[in-house]
Amino acid sequence: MTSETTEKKILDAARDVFIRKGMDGARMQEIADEAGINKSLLHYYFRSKQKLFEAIFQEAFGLLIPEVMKIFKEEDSLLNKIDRVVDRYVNVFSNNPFLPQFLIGEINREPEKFVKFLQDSGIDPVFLQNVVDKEVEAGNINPIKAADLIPNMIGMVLLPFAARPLLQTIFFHGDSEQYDEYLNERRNTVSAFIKQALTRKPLDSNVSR
Amino acid sequence: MTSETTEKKILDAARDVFIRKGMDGARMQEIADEAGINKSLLHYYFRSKQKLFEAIFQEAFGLLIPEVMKIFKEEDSLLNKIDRVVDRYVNVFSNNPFLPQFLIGEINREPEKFVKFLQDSGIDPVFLQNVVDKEVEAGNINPIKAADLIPNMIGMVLLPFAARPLLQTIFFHGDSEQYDEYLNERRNTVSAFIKQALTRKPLDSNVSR
DNA sequence: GTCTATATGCAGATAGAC
DNA sequence: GTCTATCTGCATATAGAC
Repeated sequence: MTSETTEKKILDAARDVFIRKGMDGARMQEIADEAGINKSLLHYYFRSKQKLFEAIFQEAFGLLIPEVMKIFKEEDSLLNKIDRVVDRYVNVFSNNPFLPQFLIGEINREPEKFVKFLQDSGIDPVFLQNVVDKEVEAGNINPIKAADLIPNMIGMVLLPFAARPLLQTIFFHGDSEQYDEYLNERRNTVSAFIKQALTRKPLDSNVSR
Repeated sequence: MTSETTEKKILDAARDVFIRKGMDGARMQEIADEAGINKSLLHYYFRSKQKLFEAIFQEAFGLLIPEVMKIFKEEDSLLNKIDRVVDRYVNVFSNNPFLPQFLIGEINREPEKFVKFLQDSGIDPVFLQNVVDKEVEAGNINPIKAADLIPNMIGMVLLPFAARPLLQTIFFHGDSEQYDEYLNERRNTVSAFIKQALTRKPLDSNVSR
């Protein structure tokens, strides 16, 4: 079917452009060019720029949110789960280097709309906290709220992707290959950092809670 | 001087609009409206949207980058310095809630231009690493690269601001006041998290390095 | 389904009166 | 310095031929 091929070409191009430039910065002309088709075909397949954008937006979030829940639901120790989520996020971001800035930008561009979209995504904070609490009760980790642990983890993984031009310049003289290596090593350094924070015996009162 | 007052009104309005919407999303009309003046006055004071934007952009980065270097240069233990940087960043982001998304978006929108801008900002990664290494040699903390420690710290502080619509919905049922409280407590939880990660006695080979 | 041509609206920028 | 009126170009979107 020619039509399916064209639709896929459009989605591929739209994904690339929207995620690099965001809704505001993206141009239908650029998407058409990258898809190798005419501009008006975009409107034939997707009524408007808005509709096309929403297709990409939903797809992008589908890459991330369900992933954490899925891994957290499996049978494994919390520290192993964290290892795997970190690894998974590094993979996704490595394959989609502009995804972090896109997500942060679009989450905030129309928060109301985004919140509605979240309702249907089946994330359960109570379940996440239970997973953490069980390990605390078993004496495996120090107490911590899921609302702290998970943002800590995601923040540490995400920032070097989101702030690449800054960090690559400051710490690596702009060397792109070195930076890729650094990003790859973050799988281990971030996991280790979290593990140390969670398993240190609390000798003083400064316990995170 | 009326002219100074007007210039200030423009800058205040431009700061607000640009930081909320970014260069692409901002409209000169909205800036003029918020400043309570006519659109063409914007062009009278600042030749173009681009020039006005650059004024805001430089100001915004001036809020952050020099701050870390300044604190790191003072005489204090590393763990105290980290406490103070975390506290300082929470303050800045609390007063400018859209700053994180703005910085991340604009860093990536024109990386080449941004890199040039960075050259003049006097950040010294060797110095930062030395500060860390001295504490390592003194036996106060475990070995870690500054290029890991600093992004970890900034990532953990920044994410709850940048992803507020997401996290507030998931973990706090959308309650804005609770979330403000949570953000405020991050001063302690993040500092404590870092401290535990850095000071845990390495019992196994999984040391971050 | 895919193209060319065109309509429509808006945003940045300028001209010129006051 | 500040305003109104206007120009110019561009981006989304549609009409209509093939």
